[in-house]
Amino acid sequence: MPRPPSKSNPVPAPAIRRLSLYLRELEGFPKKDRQTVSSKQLGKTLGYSDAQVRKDLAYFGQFGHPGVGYRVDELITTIRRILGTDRTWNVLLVGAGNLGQALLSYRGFAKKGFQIVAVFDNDPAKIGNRMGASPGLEVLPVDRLAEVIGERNIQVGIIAVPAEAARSITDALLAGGIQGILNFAPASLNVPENVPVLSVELASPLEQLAYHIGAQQADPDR
Amino acid sequence: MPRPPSKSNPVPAPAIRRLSLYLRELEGFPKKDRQTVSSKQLGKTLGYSDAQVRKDLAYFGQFGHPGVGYRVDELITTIRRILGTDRTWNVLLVGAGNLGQALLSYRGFAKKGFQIVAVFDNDPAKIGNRMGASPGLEVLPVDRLAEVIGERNIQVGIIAVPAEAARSITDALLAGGIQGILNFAPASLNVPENVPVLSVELASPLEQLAYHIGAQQADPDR
DNA sequence: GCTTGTGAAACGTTTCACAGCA
DNA sequence: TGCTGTGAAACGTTTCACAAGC
Repeated sequence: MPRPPSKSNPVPAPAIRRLSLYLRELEGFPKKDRQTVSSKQLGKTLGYSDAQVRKDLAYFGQFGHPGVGYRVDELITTIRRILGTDRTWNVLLVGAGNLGQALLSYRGFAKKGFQIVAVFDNDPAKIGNRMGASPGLEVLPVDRLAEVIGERNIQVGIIAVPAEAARSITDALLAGGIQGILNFAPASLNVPENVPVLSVELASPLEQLAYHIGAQQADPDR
Repeated sequence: MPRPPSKSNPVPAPAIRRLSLYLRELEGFPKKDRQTVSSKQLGKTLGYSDAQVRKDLAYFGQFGHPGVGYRVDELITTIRRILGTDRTWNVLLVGAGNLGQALLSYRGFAKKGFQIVAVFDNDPAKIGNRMGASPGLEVLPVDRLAEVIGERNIQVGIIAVPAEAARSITDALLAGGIQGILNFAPASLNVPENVPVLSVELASPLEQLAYHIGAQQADPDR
């Protein structure tokens, strides 16, 4: 390993994002089909160069085998350990609307070790209902957020509420000692810098597409 | 304007992503409250420097007013024109599952000018049903994709199907002459380079969070 | 032969700093 | 004074190219 990653020597954020993709790719390989994979093969369908793949992995140590490549099982285990998905995370969801329901029933989270163990909303008509695959989770009032974070040992909060409500929910999550936030509300959140936040803007990628399609037509040479 | 953006002189992708955020921020200002905004004010809540904001905007011309700042209305209009959201886009949705339903009822798309005008699925139990706010849209079989793209003048396709189905859906979209794709399936799509694709991995941001939380605890100095 | 890991070079993006204007 | 627009410098990321190992 070169120098261990640290504050003064951080791993580039794009590299960490790519690790997720490498993992997805590796997990998609048929079990016995491929014992090893080269950096070139791994990057190919994702559109990355072999050098890019090797650099990304080398930030975390040397686990390739010259002349052979990377052993698939080994690499899967290693990337999971790096990302922290070799354990189970307890997650809560705030917002039991359409998006919240979709996230609750999304299989991809559990597959990666993220278990949604509590759901909150501030709509009296929803509180008390059960949601998700049976037995389901009882929708709790948002004023119980802080309390339940401690009780159920929750590390991560997902915000799926309208923009107006996002700030106050964030404060409640922080008060409860949440360790990280995934935000689907179109709003900027104010958090101390030791609490990581990732914001996903659903409309933004469509705007990016519109830009690229427009540029396409204005300048087909592009 | 410095040099007009073009293939040989492209605007950095991060700059275009930030335009969406500037727009969101500007649209959030109370109408009469602020007539102008400075680069510093605009960047502040988003966590960007004043220089960053000015550079991003200057890629597209000079519409600031020295000593004053940017006129809010003017800037909103300009950014919309740059992104291409000063018009209406016709969008189709493939996949009428949980995620598809959530996307269909998401208000943020229409607010930005993206109208979902057709929904497709391959599940016979869903085909023929109506979905979304009344009168709703009839769920159509995927083999009618190409045909409907032409009939309803659709520019953009949203893929919200399982990974296994994403490739063949993509081929059908391309065959119908789609101009851009927003992909929610955890799969890499193969498209010609003149068709922009944006992939949103729902599970990936959680993995990024897990990484940052883990690093936090291993190295609190970080 | 093929493939990794890695310094060095190339490239891209952000920040700096200041001239010019209101 | 306050602010923009912009070259130039600083910084970060990706690609190159090759020594070393299978």
